[in-house]
Amino acid sequence: MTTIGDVAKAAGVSVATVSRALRGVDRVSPRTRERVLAAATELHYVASPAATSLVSGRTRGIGVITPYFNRWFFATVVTGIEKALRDDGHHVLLCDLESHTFDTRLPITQSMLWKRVDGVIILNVPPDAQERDLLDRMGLPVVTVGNRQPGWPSVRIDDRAAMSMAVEYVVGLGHRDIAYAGTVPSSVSHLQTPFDRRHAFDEVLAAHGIRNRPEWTLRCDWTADGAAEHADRLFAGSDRPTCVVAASDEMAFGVMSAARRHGLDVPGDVSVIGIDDHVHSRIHDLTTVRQDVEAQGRHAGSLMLAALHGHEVSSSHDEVLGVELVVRGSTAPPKKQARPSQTTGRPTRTRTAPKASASGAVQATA
Amino acid sequence: MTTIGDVAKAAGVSVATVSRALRGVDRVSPRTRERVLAAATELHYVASPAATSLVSGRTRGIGVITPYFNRWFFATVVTGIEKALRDDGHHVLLCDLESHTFDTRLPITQSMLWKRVDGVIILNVPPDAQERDLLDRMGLPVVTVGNRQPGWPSVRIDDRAAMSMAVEYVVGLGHRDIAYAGTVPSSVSHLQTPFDRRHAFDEVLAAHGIRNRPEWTLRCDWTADGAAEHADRLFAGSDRPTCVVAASDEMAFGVMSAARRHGLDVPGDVSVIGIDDHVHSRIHDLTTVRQDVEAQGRHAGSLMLAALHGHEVSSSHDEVLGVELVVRGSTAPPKKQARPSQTTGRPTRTRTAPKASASGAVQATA
DNA sequence: TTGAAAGCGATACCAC
DNA sequence: GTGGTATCGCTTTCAA
Repeated sequence: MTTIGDVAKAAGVSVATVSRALRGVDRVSPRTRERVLAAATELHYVASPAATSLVSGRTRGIGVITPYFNRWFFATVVTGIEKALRDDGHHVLLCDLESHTFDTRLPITQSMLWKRVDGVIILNVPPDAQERDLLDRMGLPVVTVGNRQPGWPSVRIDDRAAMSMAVEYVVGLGHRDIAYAGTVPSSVSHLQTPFDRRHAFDEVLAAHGIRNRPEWTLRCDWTADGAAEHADRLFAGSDRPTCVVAASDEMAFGVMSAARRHGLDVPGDVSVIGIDDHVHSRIHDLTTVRQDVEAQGRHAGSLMLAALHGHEVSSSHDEVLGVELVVRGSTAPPKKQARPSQTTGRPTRTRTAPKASASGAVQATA
Repeated sequence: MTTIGDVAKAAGVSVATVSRALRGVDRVSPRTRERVLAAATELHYVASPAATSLVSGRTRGIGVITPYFNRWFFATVVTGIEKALRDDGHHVLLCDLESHTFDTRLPITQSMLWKRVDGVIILNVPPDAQERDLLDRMGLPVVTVGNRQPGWPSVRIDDRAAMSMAVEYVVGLGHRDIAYAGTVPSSVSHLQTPFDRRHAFDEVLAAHGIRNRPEWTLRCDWTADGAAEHADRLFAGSDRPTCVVAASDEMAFGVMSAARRHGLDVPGDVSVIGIDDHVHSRIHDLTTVRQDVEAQGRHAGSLMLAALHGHEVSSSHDEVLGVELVVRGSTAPPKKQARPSQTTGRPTRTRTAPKASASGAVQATA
């Protein structure tokens, strides 16, 4: 383990000079710098992060808190975050909340994060009061992805707009008997995405005077398997919808699978639409509302870096990325009693919603 | 930021005593300890990792190097690693190699890892000479997952056995016209999993005297989309296989999708089998060879912790987890010229291969 | 432009 | 059982 002292000795200068020369900043004569650089390279010198951190107070680490990071959405966000951070020499400390209740969560994040990171990025999960308190006490910059939290900047899509886009599309195709997959999990309250998407679904149905049948709500857990199971029961009955709107593509996959198992043709007998544009959506030929997940991660990372570099990031900064409808083969007008409204046949291949937004205000994309 | 000094002052003792009391070890009178604990709690004291690390030389961080973190397999392994580490107060530093060539890889891992972690877990990607050199110089314990590297302990499945199991099964069903999805990517040589699986495929075919047709090898990139694309071309021709063996479930999904697009029934017209038991395999009703991916992560994490705690971990330690055949609906005997050999009809629901293994030797599961 | 020295916050050795 | 203090490796005044 070569230290700064070794380099100083080898270059015939003081440790102070080595420190200055290596960090580029500060005035050091070119000749000296060169000698120091050569010695450092020669000795494979890399400054000890612990020592640097001790004196500077910065760790170059960013904590990323996620529920389930082995789910495609979260893993992809993390990928984006990591890319953005790495270019600036920062790295990601992973903190997976999977299977941890709110009770056991606090000590974990506390010991994990305390003085270990320069900032925290929180994906989708809303912190409780104690956690907010902890984060505030640490005085760390926080960025949230996927949901809006008062006091912290955020990066996300407009979930209501996304869902509206999906529902409007199938309604436009003539569907009136529409089921919904993906309720708000009761265990974790205040999860905005499930709530907002459901809300938008209800609203669009109401706006069109379409009956919203509670027995057609698949109260599943946002997994493909869960959705398949619930859709299985739905399709087993004789009273079936002509269309299922899934709050996520993974659930849509499950629904399509169940439909197939019941001998139902998609989209002949039942249309299916999702939200996400999951990496597998193309092979499923699933019509969906695309969001750029990795971009959300990248933006969150950049935002964090900006805050770290002292660029003031408003706590009301709310970056809303655009979404677009991607029409594939899983949707079609309903077979019987088709009464197409505004949209006839298939629209153009994709419809784009306004992208990105300014700071400080949600950009409506509905 | 309350320091150990603040706690000492509050408790009316010296910093040395606080340090001892808080870490439990060492002799401290119960009364004193109590006072210190109270003061620490009161002040929300948590020891600075940087300072601790500086003197102890340990960071409680483990670097995890992965290609493509947003792929299900790798994210799931990392989940397992994280769980194992967290219980011991360690955390994961993520290093995603996606889209980085060997050229740009070295500096990344160097700056990322140097003195920042107590150990490194490498998933599937073989380090090049320079990286090995770096790792050796750092003197860090290393554990590999998914492939065997000389000098480092590993956790993995027996890829050849897994593939053999898959191929033997479809051959047993009577298939003789068998295609293969998933070649060795030319850009990253020495990737054992692709190589081993392919090798086993060839071997089983040869052992049964089955013709191995090069034009039926889908040279795809281990993604569902890639496999779908290649399978598309395969199914477009008139000379079609009765079965496709995919080296991963995700590729199998792509193949099934392509088959469906060509109006081919699975398994009526073509059987498909994969390896992994991906989280979506159930909804695809895919027959596959299951591996416990998260367990591999957990075992790797435990192995690392053992090494960190000074329990000697042999560098020849090679932990091979068992796999099992999971028969679902994507496989059936070929329609025409079916000449079933040893296996008739469907076997029991699953066939289990011997699980786990002792240290120091590969356990054959073929 | 360069060097000496004072911390940063904890641990551990050595007295008491 | 408890308290000083040297020490870890680096950054950063302050002088020279």
